[in-house]
Amino acid sequence: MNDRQKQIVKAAIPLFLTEGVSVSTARIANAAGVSNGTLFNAFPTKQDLIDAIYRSTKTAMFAAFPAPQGASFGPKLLRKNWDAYLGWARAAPEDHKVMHLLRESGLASAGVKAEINALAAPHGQILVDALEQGTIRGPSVGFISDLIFNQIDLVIEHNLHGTNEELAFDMLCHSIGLVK
Amino acid sequence: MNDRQKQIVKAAIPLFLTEGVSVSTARIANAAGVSNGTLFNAFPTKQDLIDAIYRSTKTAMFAAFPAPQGASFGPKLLRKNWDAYLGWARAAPEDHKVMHLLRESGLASAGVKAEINALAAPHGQILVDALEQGTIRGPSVGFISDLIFNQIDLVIEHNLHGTNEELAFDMLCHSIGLVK
DNA sequence: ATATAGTTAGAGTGATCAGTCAGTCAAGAC
DNA sequence: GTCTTGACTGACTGATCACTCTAACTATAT
Repeated sequence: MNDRQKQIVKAAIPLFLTEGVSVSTARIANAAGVSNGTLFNAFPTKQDLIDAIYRSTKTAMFAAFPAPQGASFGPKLLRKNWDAYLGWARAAPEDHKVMHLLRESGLASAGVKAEINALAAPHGQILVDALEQGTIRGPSVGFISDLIFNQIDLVIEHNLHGTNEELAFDMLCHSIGLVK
Repeated sequence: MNDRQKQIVKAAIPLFLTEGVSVSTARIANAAGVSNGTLFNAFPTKQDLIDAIYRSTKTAMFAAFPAPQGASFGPKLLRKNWDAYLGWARAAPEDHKVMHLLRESGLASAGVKAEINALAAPHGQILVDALEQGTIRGPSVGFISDLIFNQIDLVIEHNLHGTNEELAFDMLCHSIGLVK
């Protein structure tokens, strides 16, 4: 992404949140301070812009995680990843919200979703090992992974801090059978 | 809702899922086998139609739950409600999906969301009591309630059955500190 | 058979949309 | 100084949108 594209993406994110999924390209171009034509010079179609927003937020999210190589799963690593995701989502709340909006509204294309899934794979491998070794329990790695993200999203949504956040983390540990 | 309205709502649900959030009223009217004008005779605005779909699915969902009066919380009641929600979602998968789509895409109006929240209140009261009495644990009733629904949604999304579904239920019990 | 009331069909309306394109402009190359 | 390049602009376009309007239709009462 070049500067122009970043500028447009940055302006588009709050618009999607405040104006809804059907915000027009004209409004986005206006908010970014560029002309209609420039928007379509940066992104050939509206779908390309939407996918760029999704890719940009997801990539930033994964960048916040500690490197998955060589680490062994346990309460400490889970906590590290918990803090990483929670920290990113609270530092960039609009990015976090729009990431969910674009996925759950079906606006993000299947292609970009598949592309992003590949980024998640190395982090998932840690869970695969932990589940095989009996460190954690659950019906599948995908289920456990979704469970963890859901729990943290709930902490954000309910704005939990301090002991309440600790409790939510403890509940997650108990859920997946992880002894602290 | 009269028969006409039900007919249009029924036709609209699969369209929202297959064509996306921006499906046109013309397509919906066509799928319902009525004219454009008849759709707007049944629902004055597209928003009214969307809200009717949301209200209809949510109401059907709550109707599936056992009556909340007089029941005391415990693993058996949790399981009853688990089965009720899971059963409804699996019997009416499109209703379940569109309910989430309309909420998370921001298409359902704030008004209808507030209206539906009132339906949830009596069921929530059971959790309020259980949390006060220490039967379950969690940072708040809203958090626990969301947690339960999220867990069941995951069971549906990952298509869990038999022992895997049991495991997911057991994980939920451990999470909220409910002894079986 | 006729009157009345309510409903429906579908062409029509103005607004708005994503996307286009001819022309402008500023900055380097020589 | 002039030429070339490439990004930018914004008016424009055809398509599509939510919604309207009226003539035709249906059902019931008398």
